[in-house]
Amino acid sequence: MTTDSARRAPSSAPAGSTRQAQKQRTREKLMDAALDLMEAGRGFSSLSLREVTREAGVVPAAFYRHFRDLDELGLALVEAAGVTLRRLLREARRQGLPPTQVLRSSVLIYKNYVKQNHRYFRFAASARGGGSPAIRKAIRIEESHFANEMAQDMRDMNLMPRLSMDTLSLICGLVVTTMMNAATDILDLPEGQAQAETEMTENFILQLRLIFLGARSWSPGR
Amino acid sequence: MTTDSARRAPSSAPAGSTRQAQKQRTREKLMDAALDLMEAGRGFSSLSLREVTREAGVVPAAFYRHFRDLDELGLALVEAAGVTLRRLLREARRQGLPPTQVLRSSVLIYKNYVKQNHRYFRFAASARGGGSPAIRKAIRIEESHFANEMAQDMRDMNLMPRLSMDTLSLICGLVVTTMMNAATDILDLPEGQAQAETEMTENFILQLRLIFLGARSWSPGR
DNA sequence: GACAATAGTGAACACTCGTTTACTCAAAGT
DNA sequence: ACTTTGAGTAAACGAGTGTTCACTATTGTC
Repeated sequence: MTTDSARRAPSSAPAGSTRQAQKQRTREKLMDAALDLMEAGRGFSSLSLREVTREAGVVPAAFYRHFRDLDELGLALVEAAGVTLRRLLREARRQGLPPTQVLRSSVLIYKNYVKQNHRYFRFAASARGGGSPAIRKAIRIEESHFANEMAQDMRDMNLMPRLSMDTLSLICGLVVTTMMNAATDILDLPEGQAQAETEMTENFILQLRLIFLGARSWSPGR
Repeated sequence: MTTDSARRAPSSAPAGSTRQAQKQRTREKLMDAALDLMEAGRGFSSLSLREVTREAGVVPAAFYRHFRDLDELGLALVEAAGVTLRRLLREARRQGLPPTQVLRSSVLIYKNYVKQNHRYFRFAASARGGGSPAIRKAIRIEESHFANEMAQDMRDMNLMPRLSMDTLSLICGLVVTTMMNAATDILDLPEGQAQAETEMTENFILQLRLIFLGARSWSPGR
């Protein structure tokens, strides 16, 4: 009887919102739920549809309004993770390289970035090898896009101008692999073990240095 | 009534065998069953206990005579995969390095080895990121053991004598990561696409060359 | 040759699973 | 103001899940 309009909405719309906006919100709730469930260390392929909907606070049947099956949700997560990854590259591009200790500071930035967006990295790490073939392929494609973009950036910044674009892509491919591998190391770091952390970080830096050292003495004509 | 003794064994013992030998055989049947189920591209973490026992031709309850749960079976598989991996190293050690084109021929040998033992590599690739924390950790340990062994071999063969053991381990760690990554590429190769295969192989060779080029110009004192 | 140990069986349990169906009821379209 | 649309609900289904228990029958031991 009051003018309170929120009372009249027991189920779906929680507040002012267009229809498709609300749908989008539920879609994101489902994706978030999947990411949340993986935070305990479980792999994406061990999640169940009902679990995800339960975590999202939605009835199982509602799932089908958004995805055909878990695989399709996984593909959506791959895309979201890809966007997250590109954002890293874009930020690095915008602020330019720090004058000294380029490698070390890049690694530190990356480490923080992985920790901040650990949900996406955890998903990627778990589905990269363990997911369905479709998801694996999507991740692989996303990675190579990222590597190519990175190579293009290096060309634009006139780093290693002697090297062909193909060679730059090769190098970046190796860098990306190393980065993804380091990401899983970062995520599995035991809490509060400062020593293990710096050790891992130092190792990561040295690996990248090794790669770029190789790049520097790479003969351009193969 | 006949002297045929095989007739009298409808369930357990199929032929002449000691008790623990038969148990060992069933244990291997379970592990093989898990590997078989993964050949379709499924990840280890999506297998169910009943599926595995069904594939092994054994009743579900029998599983518990061998493993506490699937995780424990996974750990046994990690160990078996580790043995397989070491065998590669041992063979390479025994026959020594081919005089020319060391890298290229090593890669070809490795490629064949991965294809021959694809079941273990598929398992490792799927459980490396997607498995339970315990399994992931076990794989990580196995990999670093392998890298250290490889580094020790390089020292023994007097390759890169300028470099410290720590540096060699670092290099080999990167090599192992690259190898594992290449293994999943090899396994996902579409059948009969010769061009994609040589392309992937060439890329793999170049990545390793890049690493060793970096190693050659690595300054020993850090 | 009787006895204990145990690898594998078969049935049952209490769940969880993915999917389908008919439904409600607020938003969007007219 | 009405009708249409469709996101989310509630309930049910059949199938598959992990685990338990009492059991059978063969191997190894005294």
